[in-house]
This record gives sequence, structure tokens and C-alpha cells, in this order.
Amino acid sequence: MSFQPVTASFFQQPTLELARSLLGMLLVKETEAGTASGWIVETEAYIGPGDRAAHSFGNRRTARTEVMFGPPGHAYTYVMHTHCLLNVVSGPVDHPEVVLIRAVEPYTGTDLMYERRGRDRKERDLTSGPGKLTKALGITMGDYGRPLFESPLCIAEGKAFGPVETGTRIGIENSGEAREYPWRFWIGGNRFVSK
DNA sequence: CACCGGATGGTCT
DNA sequence: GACCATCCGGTGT
Repeated sequence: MSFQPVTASFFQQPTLELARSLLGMLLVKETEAGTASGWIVETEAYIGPGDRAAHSFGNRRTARTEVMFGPPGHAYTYVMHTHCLLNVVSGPVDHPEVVLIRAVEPYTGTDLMYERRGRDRKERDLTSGPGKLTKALGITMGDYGRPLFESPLCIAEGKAFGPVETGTRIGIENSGEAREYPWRFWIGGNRFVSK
């Protein structure tokens, strides 16, 4: 199985457009154990410094958020409770914006995904959430800052899916008015979209 | 150095 | 729907 990674220029588009453009693209991770991939079916945009829900709100610049201030197309990974979450850095240099990958539909390497997530798990449970998909694909904090247009972690050319739907973001109840921004995007009807 | 609070997920009721 | 495992970044002392 071979994949065609996107070029670095793919990430040079406004963050809300990138969040939509990423839907239907393939997310691929190669590890020593093997390669696994899935179609991106749900994303969320975080547009600092004005977005109260973003880690980069108010241009907060720390070791953790540093990669967001660099060029787009790199991985911003961070630990949430017991899970690692994956974001795609967006926006030009010094514009700390990202797109969170919230769900993918398994494509290749599903056996590896079951091995990582648990053999007796339902297929829908493999990758239907931001913490689930990183575990299924083997994405870790070791991927922090990695470019997403080349191996071992990359965004590759995808395929056409149905219409995109829009809504408010998940899990940001304490973010003031930012909780109402319609910055969540997903493939309508896809069963791997998180609930 | 102590404290607090999550961009979650799994389990049990 | 409620509870909590488990951990680290950010902040204040």
C-alpha cells in the first residue's frame, strides 16, 4: 500500500478552510509494528489568540504551544488526561492556529488498530474520538513538531465523501462565548464521527 | 513546590 | 448520566 502525501503548500490556507479540506484526507502513521491509516471524518478549528478555547489564547507562548507559532503543516500533540491528542498546525508563522483531528474512519492496518485498542472492541470504537484514533494509529508525544507532509506521520491524498456538516465544538463548556463558535466540521452520516 | 483543571474515554448505574 | 483514572501544563507562592 502506497500513499501520496500532500505538499507543504496544502496547509497554507485559512484555518477554517483547512479544517474542511482535511475531511476526506488520509491520516497515515508508520511504526515498527506496521502502518495504519484512516480517512479524516471530523475536525475542529482552534484560532488563537482570540479563541478562548485555544491553548494559544492571548498568544500564550510556552514550550507546549511553541510549535503553533511556527510554519503550518506540523503536528501539535499534547496529553489530555490519559490520552494523546493530534492537531495540525495552521496559519502563518506567529499565528498560533490549529485543527484538531477528532475522528477517522479506519482504512488500512485495522488489525494493528484492534491490537492497540483491544481485540474485542467494536469497529466503531477503534477511532471515533480524538484520543481513540491516536492510540489506534500509534500517534504519541514523540510525534510533536513532526512535519505532516512526509513519513512517518503524514496527511495523504484522500477521496470524496458526502456533504460536510457544521456545529459547535465539543468539551469546551468553560470557554465563554467561544463555546458557541461553529468551528466543528464532520462528514454527514459517517458513523465514526464522535458523539 | 502545591494546587487546579482540563479539546477524553471507559465503566457502572 | 455520574464517576474517576491519571498526568501534565500553567499559575501562583
